[in-house]
Amino acid sequence: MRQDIFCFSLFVFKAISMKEQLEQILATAIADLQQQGVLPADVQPRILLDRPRDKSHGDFATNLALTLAKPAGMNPRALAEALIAALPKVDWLAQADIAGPGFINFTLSQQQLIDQLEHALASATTGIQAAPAAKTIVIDYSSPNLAKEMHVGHLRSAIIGDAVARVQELLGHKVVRQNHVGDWGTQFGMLLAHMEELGDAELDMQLSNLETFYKAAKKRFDDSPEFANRARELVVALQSGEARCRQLWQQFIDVSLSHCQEVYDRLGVALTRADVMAESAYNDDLPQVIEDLKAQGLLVEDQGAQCVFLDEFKNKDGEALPVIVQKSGGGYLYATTDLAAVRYRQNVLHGDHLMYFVDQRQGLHFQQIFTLAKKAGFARADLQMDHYGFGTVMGKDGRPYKSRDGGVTKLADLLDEAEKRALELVQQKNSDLTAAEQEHVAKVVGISSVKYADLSKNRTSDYIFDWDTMLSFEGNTAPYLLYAYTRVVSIFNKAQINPAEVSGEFVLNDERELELANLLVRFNEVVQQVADKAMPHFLCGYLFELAGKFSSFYEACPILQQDDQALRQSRLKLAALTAKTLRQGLQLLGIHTLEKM
RNA sequence: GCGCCCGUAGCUCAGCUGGAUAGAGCAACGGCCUUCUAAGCCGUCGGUCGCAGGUUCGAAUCCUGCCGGGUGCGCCA
Repeated sequence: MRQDIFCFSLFVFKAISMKEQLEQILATAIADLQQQGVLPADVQPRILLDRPRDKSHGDFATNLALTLAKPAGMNPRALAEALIAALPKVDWLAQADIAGPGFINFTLSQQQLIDQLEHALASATTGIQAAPAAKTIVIDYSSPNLAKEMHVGHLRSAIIGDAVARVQELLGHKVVRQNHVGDWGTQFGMLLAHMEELGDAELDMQLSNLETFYKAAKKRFDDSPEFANRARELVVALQSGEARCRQLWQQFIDVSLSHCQEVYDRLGVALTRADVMAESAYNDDLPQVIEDLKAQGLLVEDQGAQCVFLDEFKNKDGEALPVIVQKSGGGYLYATTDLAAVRYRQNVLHGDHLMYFVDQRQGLHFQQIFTLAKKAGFARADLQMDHYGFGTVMGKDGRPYKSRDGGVTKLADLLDEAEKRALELVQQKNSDLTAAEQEHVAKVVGISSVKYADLSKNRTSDYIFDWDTMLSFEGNTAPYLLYAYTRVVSIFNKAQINPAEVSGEFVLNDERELELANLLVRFNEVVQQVADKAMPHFLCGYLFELAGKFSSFYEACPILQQDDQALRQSRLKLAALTAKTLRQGLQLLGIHTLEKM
């Protein structure tokens, strides 16, 4: 029973983060000062807590007194003093000091730090708090064009979207993945015409490489007017649902999707066939989209095309920019499909938040879609829709990444090369791994290097794809983190200890222990930030710092060699939590850890 | 022309809603393996934060104008 009560109180205590608790007592202090008339009653200050870079400034800092000094008509330092005096007494706060022009620096008690560590160690989520209210989040990511094989340009959406999806799930949200693949449009006529011309055996062979298949079809299209005509006929036949044509199309789509699936599986991207919601799936709803826009009085015919003019977006002459939803020939467009998709995601999938991980260059398109969807009533006023753009993958020359021959690099080939390069590195290290182990390590290192290189950069900026940098064991890279992880687990392997069963109390005296401990308890905060901004690179930066802090600790603080048993157990617990945090963090990024390297 | 993004150390990048001396990694140089994986650790060197104004107690961060780069803008997706 005692144990139960303890657990319950611990749970309640930890239900909100230290930062939130600190915010609460600051709010109390402000209210108190307002009641006393020290602060004007009408100010509603935003309480901002910083993690100071310099640890001499405590665990948290606030500039509250500086921002309130003017409305209060007080000197900032005097106000800081009043705020500190008004703070409710809590046992987890060791110190509150005034610093500089009027910052307040908070130092938490060590017991509080230890409680947090114990909590993370015992927690299934390594201390990550669930969101206060679970939402249904529809995440659109990867979404390649099925006409061609996936290439470098498809990397970012798949990798970043997948990481964010994992984070949202861990926070307790219901995540619905949507792979909005392009399986419709004029280019399919050309592909079908080429399929028609080939015998079954040859067809199977050629479809094994969609890149060359596409090129061959394109060449026929450009060279032969008869072929081009046939291709156009087939587009019409496809759209009218002609059986033979649909069958060929379906065959092509199936092959292309299985190519995608192979890439997802190799990349460790959690997408399956069940997440595919192709553009063609919305076909039947497209006429209805047009009808509904017309009924709303939003539709305008312009030069034969059906458009919606949105005042929110202007052209060079200050006129409203159109969103074309139906071509003059009657065909539908990307925008039409996306409008249908918004409806589907809201009404059928019951999404509360629609997230789109799509190239930055489509920013305007999505702004228009979101605005129009609300205006047309396709989306509830409170439906949250966000486009999370990202930059381009560049080569070392600073231009969009190309293969040696100047063409686009197939993703499958890129991953082959990553594994090949990683294998060379692993072999160079002449470790005592068996050949099979080396190969496994190379696969994990190769793939995770590519993923991590992408995830560790700011989502919105372009980044340079450079094999040497991403496969380096130094710096903020996957190999460095994977290596750091194996060093931690090797301690437990060597001593034959289960990291989940280390007993004893934390004893934190060494500077390195304290730094590691203080960083470990920040994991939750970082993961929340990743979810908030859809920026996985925050987590990468954190894990890199954690691996670095652990290495420093590891060099300076003997663990298994430690004679003092209490200290040995404490250090083992720090190592266990480090391993757990690294594993959990990498798992959120979609990266597998290795036990040996 | 208009919209969006970007310009931080020689290179690759951080810098969260303005905050306390601008941070890493690589490269360069110098240390540390009879002790838990040296694929590591410790240290040194290196920046007029594109330029110029403005707001502020305080600006890499916010505002304006330039310069330079990218990207988008009515029937592609």
